[in-house]
Amino acid sequence: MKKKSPVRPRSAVTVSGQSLSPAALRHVTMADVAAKVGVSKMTVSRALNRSEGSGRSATLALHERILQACKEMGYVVDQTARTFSSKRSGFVAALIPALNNSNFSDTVHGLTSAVEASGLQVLLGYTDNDQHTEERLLRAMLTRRPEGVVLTGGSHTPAARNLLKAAGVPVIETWDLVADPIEHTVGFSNAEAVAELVRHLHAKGYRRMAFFGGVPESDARGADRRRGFESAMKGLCLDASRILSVGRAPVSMADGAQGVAQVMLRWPDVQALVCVSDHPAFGALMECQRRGWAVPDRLAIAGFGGSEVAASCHPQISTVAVDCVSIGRAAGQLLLRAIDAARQGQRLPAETVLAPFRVELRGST
Amino acid sequence: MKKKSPVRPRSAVTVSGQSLSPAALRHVTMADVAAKVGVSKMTVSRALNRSEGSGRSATLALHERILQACKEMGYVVDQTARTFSSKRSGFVAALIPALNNSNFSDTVHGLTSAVEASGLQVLLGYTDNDQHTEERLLRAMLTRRPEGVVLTGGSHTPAARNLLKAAGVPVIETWDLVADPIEHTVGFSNAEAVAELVRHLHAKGYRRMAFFGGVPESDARGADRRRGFESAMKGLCLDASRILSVGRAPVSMADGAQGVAQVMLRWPDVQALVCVSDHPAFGALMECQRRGWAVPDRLAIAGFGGSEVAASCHPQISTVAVDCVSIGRAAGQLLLRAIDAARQGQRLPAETVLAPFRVELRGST
DNA sequence: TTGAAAGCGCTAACAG
DNA sequence: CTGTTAGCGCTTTCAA
Repeated sequence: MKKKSPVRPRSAVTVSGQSLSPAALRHVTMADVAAKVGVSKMTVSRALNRSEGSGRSATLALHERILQACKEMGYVVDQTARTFSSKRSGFVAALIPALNNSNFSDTVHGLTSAVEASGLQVLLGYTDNDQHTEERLLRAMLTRRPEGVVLTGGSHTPAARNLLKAAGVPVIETWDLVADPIEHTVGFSNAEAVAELVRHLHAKGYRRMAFFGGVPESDARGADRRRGFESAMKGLCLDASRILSVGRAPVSMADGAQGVAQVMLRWPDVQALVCVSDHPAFGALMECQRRGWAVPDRLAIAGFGGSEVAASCHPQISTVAVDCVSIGRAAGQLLLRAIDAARQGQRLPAETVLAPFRVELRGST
Repeated sequence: MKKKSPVRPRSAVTVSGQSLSPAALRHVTMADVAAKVGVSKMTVSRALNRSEGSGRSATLALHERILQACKEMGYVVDQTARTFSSKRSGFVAALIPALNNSNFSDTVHGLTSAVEASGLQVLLGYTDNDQHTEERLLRAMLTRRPEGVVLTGGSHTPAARNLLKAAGVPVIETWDLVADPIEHTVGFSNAEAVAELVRHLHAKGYRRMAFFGGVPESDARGADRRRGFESAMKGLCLDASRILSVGRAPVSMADGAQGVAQVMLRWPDVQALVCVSDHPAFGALMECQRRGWAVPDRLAIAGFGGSEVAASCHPQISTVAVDCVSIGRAAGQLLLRAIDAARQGQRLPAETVLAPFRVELRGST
């Protein structure tokens, strides 16, 4: 039976007094702190993990000394070791289509703010609107054993669904009301939102309307919105066939500029153009200004998302405002409850949280 | 001396055939795979980590069988355990001011694309333009033992600098040419870029120019740009005092709209407005359209960043185009070399990589 | 090329 | 409240 010495041997390669390898240099460990203070590792561990109000003043003083020593020695807990030992990674994995889309990054903000108080870190990935990239990322993230997963939308490869099932952690799909959810959902009906927008436009007198978006195969959410356009138009006994699909998601401002030109060419009498999101709506608006088509008199334009640019441009663009941050926050709160349940060996029944949206009619219509 | 049985006992709590705790359910481990194939854990480990071209066909066949078994059993390596054992987290920490700023998220794209081939994952955090948030995040991220750190800009708390020093991993500051860099730098002189823009405007005949940005204390990068404006104006023997600072970074479109109104009020004869970034420049442009101030005839407007909106609006906004993606890519490549050196116990001498920028004069000037 | 043993830094579980 | 013991799942090291 061998005995470990309380202090690990240090073995940094040293040449003429200079450490060759600061990167490989051992970090200060809990054992070092324990040795210095003259207690066991466990006492240090407890001092670090102790929540606020505690009992005896002698204990408090000791914990104070320990924390002081940690600071002096530059000790930083090794979350890897902690994870390994406790089976809690402290990670929440989140996947969004793109970083530079403020809708989704706002959702990440909401998610982060909701979970950080519980000491959870968000491990973020972006899929570039591609299911296979999503699957690849998911595979990579799951090796980090996240305690929960937040996805955007409901379109995933079968393999991705299997991975999630096998991971056995709570899963939340956001932004869409998924038909066949993996587990929990926080979102709204994109179809219904566009339908409501169309009905508002109808009430304002618009009749000949067109829809512009990306090709449906590349963008499930955009396809939902398009369906909403179609069903609302049909419901109003209007021509629902004026639909132009160009390019892959995310549909850009430049796409919108091109799109409006094509729409006007194909359907010269169109009165209103509903765009799949604010970016192409803005591009369309600018193209109209370039060509001297008065907005909204010659053509009305509407977008989706409630982005900054839609509110800042002139005229302001009518849109469907979505509270992106609250989607993330709601997902975070739901996830916290699910993780809490999981830690106690329970499983939270699947929930669906409805996120609000609001049609905002502005100068462009 | 005790012997471990090769197969761990499973201990999921089970009630009437239903696992109560799928989240707590043990994952398939390497030992399980090894037992199934009838080899040792090490052989499985080697099969998983083996790079392409290998020797004997018998070995290759065995490795094939092992990989097959992994797939069948749904085995996923536990990166936590791997990190713990190998001292390589496979993480690169990256901190940017905000997610929803396409400049910085593009840089993250570049960084990710550069490092992912080496199996490194980017652990991303956003600081909300706040040094203390940065320090807090850094502290949290360092518990994950990243193999390298990429920061935005050169303004950090002293404590943050100490943390980085103590971490002993390569550090890269991006976007700015930092005066006193922590280690490596990938960026450009924001001051020089704005100065060049000003000189271009001067060549076009503009003389009475103003600068609009956030308050300098909240935004080191903006302050650099402002300095560039001042020095260029002085160099051209022009009045460099027309500077309006409003609000904290990030300066918004709405700030720009307000700003241009104030500028026109204070200096009614101003000919050109240089904005700290494209967002306020766009807001200013729209405000001018709202008020009927012709751009560029009554007032010319320029931005900074080369964003999509500056190129899509009408008139297009003159700007300083920055190749944000290549900043990230260059940082990633540099980091790979530094990490490689660190793994071999070496330390890469501090490097500075200059990122290119280009003044783009467009319709707004 | 393969296997056996040891241990990374921490926390769970139990004993004092 | 504190300490001791025993791993977590993998890779490193060394021996076969």
